[in-house]
Amino acid sequence: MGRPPCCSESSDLKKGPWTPEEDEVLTSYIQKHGHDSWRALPKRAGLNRCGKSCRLRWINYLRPDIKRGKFTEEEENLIISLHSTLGNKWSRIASQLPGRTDNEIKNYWNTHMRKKFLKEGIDPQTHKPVPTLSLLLNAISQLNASSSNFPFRVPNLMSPLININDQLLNNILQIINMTPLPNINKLSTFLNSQCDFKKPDEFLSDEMIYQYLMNPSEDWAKYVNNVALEPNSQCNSSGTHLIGSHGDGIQLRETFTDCKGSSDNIFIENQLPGLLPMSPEETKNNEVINNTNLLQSSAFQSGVDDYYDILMKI
DNA sequence: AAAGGTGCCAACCGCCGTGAC
DNA sequence: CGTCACGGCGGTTGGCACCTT
Repeated sequence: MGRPPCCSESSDLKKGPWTPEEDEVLTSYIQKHGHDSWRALPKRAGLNRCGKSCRLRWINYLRPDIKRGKFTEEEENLIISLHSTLGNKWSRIASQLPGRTDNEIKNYWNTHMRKKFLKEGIDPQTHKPVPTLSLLLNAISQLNASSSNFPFRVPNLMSPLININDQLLNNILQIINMTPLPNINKLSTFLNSQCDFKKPDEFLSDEMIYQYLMNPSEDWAKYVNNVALEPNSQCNSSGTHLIGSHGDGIQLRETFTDCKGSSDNIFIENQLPGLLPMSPEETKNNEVINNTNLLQSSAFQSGVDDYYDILMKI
């Protein structure tokens, strides 16, 4: 047998907000005796609380070294920096900010920072630009303009939302016969492995590649071929310089062409799974419908509307 | 002034790794 | 040596305060 249970044995333990009296009892007990055993503490201190509840109250609210008030700009910057490398490891982030608790930082992130990031078009989880919305809306408007009376649907509406940045957009781009976007991780790995940088420590960051690829008003693939592939290309208005400035050793034209033609095709992961008919009666053998046929599907219109509704709620 | 909506955050829930038994 | 509670952690929620209509 292991240890006896802590809180579950007693269902009449108090829950909910702490009263000032309880705070006082907990504080004075810990100041006198410390908190070597949270499990035993409430009984010894005379509190009708679970040890876990006492621990949380002390760590997040009562301990004397706690820092209150607004986060400073320095703290905010540190949180952003740490979150970009650690992710949602709130306790590890909190360990770098004296007096701040993981709970406080987590709340601050979820209520302030997250919104701030989204407002600036940055994915708060990856800290990378969210390049998709304008392209997606443009794609949807094209769909709305072009579809009517087609008997097919897009299968599994929700699955693309798992990675809305890439997968959903690519599905729609693919359906409307535009070039899908590449898988950024794969592209980054491939380009960096192929590029011949002048300096050994230079590389293309994901941000650089994103910025380079995302130009909603242009056919980006064509843009890549025509502009950025020029060795030593100079600064232009759309961010191309970020790559061009890395020196004339970069052979992006060849690299990109090789990339598209190779068996390890960077586009494959983002391609839409086979499109299915609305019902077995509509086509025999559940054969996969090609994109041109799908575009003529009235049911597809409702799928697009669903996508749009979901998007607007995000 | 009142009702409904939204933001915020303290506290809870439930999972997991560690180590006591 | 296996079991299972403890402590720690990240995710989620309930309810209060404030804002908008």
